[in-house]
Amino acid sequence: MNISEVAIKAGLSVKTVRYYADIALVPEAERSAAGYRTYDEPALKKLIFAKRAREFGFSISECQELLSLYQDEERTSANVKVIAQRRLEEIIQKQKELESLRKELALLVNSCNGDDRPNCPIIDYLG
Amino acid sequence: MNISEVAIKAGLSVKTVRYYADIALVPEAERSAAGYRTYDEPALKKLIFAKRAREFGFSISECQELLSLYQDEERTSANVKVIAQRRLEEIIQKQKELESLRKELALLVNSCNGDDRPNCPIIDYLG
DNA sequence: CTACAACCTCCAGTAACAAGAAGGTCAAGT
DNA sequence: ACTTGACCTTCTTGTTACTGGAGGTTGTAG
Repeated sequence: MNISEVAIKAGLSVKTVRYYADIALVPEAERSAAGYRTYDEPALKKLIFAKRAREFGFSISECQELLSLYQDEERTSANVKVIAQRRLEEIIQKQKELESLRKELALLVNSCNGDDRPNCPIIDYLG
Repeated sequence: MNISEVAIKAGLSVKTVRYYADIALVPEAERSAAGYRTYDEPALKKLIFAKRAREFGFSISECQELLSLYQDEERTSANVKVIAQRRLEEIIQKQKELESLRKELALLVNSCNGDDRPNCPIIDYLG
């Protein structure tokens, strides 16, 4: 597979695929005689893995950890769980923040007339 | 007021106060003979306004819009409401995303033994 | 008079890419 | 043979909203 094919299959852009090798998130691809990157199934799988992990919001360095656990036959599920648990708690924390923001902003928005007069509880609240 | 005093009162860092003037989010402060920034109450109020708006997650450019509406006696509450409504919908959208992530990740975490064996549903899912 | 804190400016770096330019090579179809 | 499009490298710049550091000046307390 060439880079554009693997990019499509992994759901990444060509730029991102190159970038992930540059920062050593995934190993450098093999090269054809002409210097083209060539990918096999295991290389594709690592890209897909990285993509999915990123979608969960894991940082690049967490993805690195997860990828090395993925490839480590001697890994323990405890190690994996710690990372995932940490991310889960971040998500929950973020949800709490957003929920309190949403409530507050919704109150303001609902109490604003949205007409052509200058009087506005949103501005009043912020000022 | 010098910069550190205004920064404390606004709940911002000194760096951030300078930054907000650099990017023209707030007007440049007056200067003392020695070149020190000096702040009066209206300047402080603008910084506080910016701080609160940022806490709601408004971008810098949205804060700019809001600040100019804040200072505009001829504003209409409709203009303000549009911006706030847009932000509210972003928050709700983000909440949906996080909730589906949370559900998915929670399932995986809960089904992971977290022991010393390599078998792991989290890794399986990502790979 | 001498510390030392607080101020100043300017430059660099962060996360995770995206975009584009310059300058070139390679593969496939007509 | 020629054109088109995909690929290559390296470099630079931009994004968001700051934060940190270097190196230099000023204000104040003892």
